[in-house]
Parts: sequence; structure tokens; C-alpha cells
Amino acid sequence: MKNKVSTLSRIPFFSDLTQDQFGEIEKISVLRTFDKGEVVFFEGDDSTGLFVVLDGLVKVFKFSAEGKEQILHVFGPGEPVGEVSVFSGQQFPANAEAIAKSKLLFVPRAAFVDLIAAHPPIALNMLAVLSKRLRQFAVQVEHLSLKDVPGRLAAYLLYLADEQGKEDRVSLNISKGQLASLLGTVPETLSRAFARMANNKLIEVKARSIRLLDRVGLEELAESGKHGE
Amino acid sequence: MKNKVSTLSRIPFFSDLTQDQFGEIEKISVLRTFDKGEVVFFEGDDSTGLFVVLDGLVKVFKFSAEGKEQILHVFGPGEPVGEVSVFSGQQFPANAEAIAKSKLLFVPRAAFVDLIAAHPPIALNMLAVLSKRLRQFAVQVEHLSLKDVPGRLAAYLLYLADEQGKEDRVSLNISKGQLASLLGTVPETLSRAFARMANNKLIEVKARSIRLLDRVGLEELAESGKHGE
DNA sequence: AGCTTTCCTTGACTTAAGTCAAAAAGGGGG
DNA sequence: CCCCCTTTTTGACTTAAGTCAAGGAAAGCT
Repeated sequence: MKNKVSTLSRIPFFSDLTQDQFGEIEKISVLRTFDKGEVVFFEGDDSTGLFVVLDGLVKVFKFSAEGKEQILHVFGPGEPVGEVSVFSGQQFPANAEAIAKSKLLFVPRAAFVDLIAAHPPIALNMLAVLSKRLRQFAVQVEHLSLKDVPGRLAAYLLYLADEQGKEDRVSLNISKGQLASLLGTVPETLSRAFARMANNKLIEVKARSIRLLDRVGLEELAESGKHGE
Repeated sequence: MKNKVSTLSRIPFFSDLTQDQFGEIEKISVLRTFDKGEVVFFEGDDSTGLFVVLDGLVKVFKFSAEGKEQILHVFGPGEPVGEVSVFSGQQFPANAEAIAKSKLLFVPRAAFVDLIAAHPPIALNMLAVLSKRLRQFAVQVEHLSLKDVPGRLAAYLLYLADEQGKEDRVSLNISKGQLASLLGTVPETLSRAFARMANNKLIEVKARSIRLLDRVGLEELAESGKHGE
């Protein structure tokens, strides 16, 4: 892996490390690849370390007793996965699976803890990462509890537009079925929500590419709660 | 405040600090008291630091456009509140309000960050705290999405029993209305869930004191998803 | 290209849980 | 101990969103 270090330096989470520190991480970490559909870890597995996505996409999710899936988060390049069980408990609190062919860097637990203990800036970076994730969870709880499915979808599309820096065109990086699971619903309901929003001229859907026709309308939909004004 | 240090030493989060470090925290922190119903901070307020609950109860919550409330967490003695915006962003992501007369320790942001940067063990403690909270959020998302109200209630009662170390008797520390908001429902629905569980001889409710009559039945209810087996 | 599999959509039906409204408990303070 | 105020419960009704089932559209393989 000749350019693992240069890859590392592009990961925001490791961004302000010195050359030496990159070397340390490189020494203690292992590159692993996962095919689409391959499990990275199961809920309840003992955690031996964390992963950093170098390439690809990984979903973290829970199952209900009946087999319905709720995606907690989809992680892309540069994001750490499974770090929670490095710092508390030792079992993974959810399942993780690659949803595209992915390259992940595996960093063993003890070595990572040592690294953090020795380098306060890394600790602060990690605190920032966890804090950001807590914010995202707070939003997810808020949306599940206080917004209806169309509202959650509108909010997600606006979030994507922001994320992708596009004004009026976004492209989904996951299938609609997976999006349904991320938004806490089922494909049928999501499909109907898309259809209704298209009817109301809020959006135009072409497969995974969506044109936002009426930002204001979308914002209203996203703001409104379970029983729209 | 003569015994602030001794209070601090009983806070798990600060538990393995040295005497000197307690002194440092004491120097940089301020004691504040809040009456029941008083706001600690609003969502969107600029964060100037974090709070640690010494005494009382604080709820952290979001509002929907229509005014429905979703409680994200209820914090009791020993728990830090508002730490997320210390490490990422600078605005509070949710509202906080005392739901009982409370004593909170306010720790200014910059001083706390310095403290953490200087003392890796504190950083690791903080990482553990945030990780634990992430786990709790993951559970909350899972429950909101995958369990019905009776299931969420049963899971909560079992969690409380565990928390309180009692086998078959738990006492609610918040009102049923607040519990409804914590479980992502409304008082009417929660009340009906309690009534049905009592009818089915799973529990016996006397105001805020609840006797668990059938642990196995409760566990089944808590495990089952939105459409019981 | 053609075949197969997976993904997405649509229709008809069911139901958990919300709303509104009003009555019944419960809990301090005077 | 009684009154006021908040909390909780119950009843009747409505609806968002789930289920089941079937058809269509894409996507991947050889």
C-alpha cells in the first residue's frame, strides 16, 4: 500500500496529524476490502477496533424481531465506523455491511487508544467526530418522532442538495429501498411520497437523479410536523 | 461552596481525576441553580460551555412546528449536559429545561477544552461519555422506528428495573406526560398502553410506582416489533 | 441482445396511534 | 380539609402509514 499515507491525509478526521503520526497509524492499521453485501460486523460482536472508510459505502443498521431494518447511518470515504465500541463497552451496538465494494482501514483498538492518549489533538478530533454524530442522531430522532414521511423525505433531499453543493439537482447514492430504511419507512410508502411530491411539482424524479423544482415548497414540507398546516 | 470538590469526585465522568485536577475544575466552573420549568438553554443559542448536573433533573428536547415535544434525554446527577456543542458547532442542537429544582455546574468552553487537551485521561472519559450517549441514541432510533408504543414502554420499564437494581418494582422519576414525550408518543396513547398492560397482568400501576408482574411477558412485548408475533 | 434477478411502483385493505373533548384523579397551599 | 390546578384517563373519531399482492422497470450477467 504505497499511498496509504496520502489517503490518510485526505481524511478530515486525521487531517491535522504530523507525518510521524501518519506513520504510526499506518503501522498499526490493516487494509481490508469488502464486496457489496459483505458484513463488516454484527451487532453484539466483540469489537477489536474501528474501521475507517477509504472507499465505498457502509451502512450501519438494526433489525427488528420481524426482520425490518432501520439504517442508522451510511458512511462514505473518510468516515470512521465502529468507533463507539472502542471507547465504551466492547460490543458493536449495531450491524455494519458494505453496500458497495469498499476499502476499509482497520485500526486495532488498543493501538488507537494509545495513539489518542498520546496525542491530545487526535482526541479532540475524535470528540468532534462523536459530537457531530450525536447531532445527527438527535436530528434522526426528531424526524422519526415529529415529522411524517413526506417531511422526512423533503428534509433529506434538502440536506443532500446542501451536501452536494447543488442548488436544484441531487443524486441519491443509495437505492430507494435503502433510503426507505434510512428514513424509517418501507419502500411502498417512500414510493408514494415521491409520487405525490412529483405530482405537486415539488420535484422531478429520474431514477436516482432528482431535480428540486420548488425549494420553498420543499422547505415548508420539511418544516411541518406530522399534520401539515 | 465548600464541598464542590467532594461532589465532583462522585461524578463518574470526573471519577479518576487527581486532587489537583478537581481544583482546576473548581476554579473554572460556576454553580447555578434552576427552578422547575426554568430553561437552561434554547436550541440555537450560542454555547459558552457545558453543564454538569449536580442535583435535580434536566430534560433535553426538540419541538415540532406544531409544538409537539420530543424528549431526547433526561439527565440526572453526575451527567454532563450540552457537551456536544463544546466540541462541534457552537450552537446547542436542542432545548434544555430543568424539570425539578436543580443545581448545575457550568464549565466554560475554552477552559474545559484546555483541561481536556492537557489531560488525556479526561479526554478518554469524555470519549466514553459521548460513546455511551451514541449507544443510547441508537437504541432510541431503533425503538422509534421498529417498536410500537407498548413495546417501547415495556422496554423502558425493564431498563428502569435494571437501572434501579430492583427486580419487580420500579418508580418513574418523571411524569407520565413527560414519559410519553420521551417515548415519542402522546399522553393519551401512553395511558392506554399502561391500561392494556395492566389488564394483561403484566404490570400493576400505582401512580408513579409500577410493579412488574410478568417479566417474561414484558420481555416478549419489548422484543417484538411493530406487529407482535 | 436476451434472460434473470432485483428494485420500484401501484392498488386495495387494515390498523396503530393520533386528535378532540370531557370527565376523573391527584397534589399541594391556604 | 377544601379548592384550584395540573395530570391522567376514557371515549369516539380520523388518518398516516403499514401489509399483502401483483405488475413494470432497471440492472447485471453470459
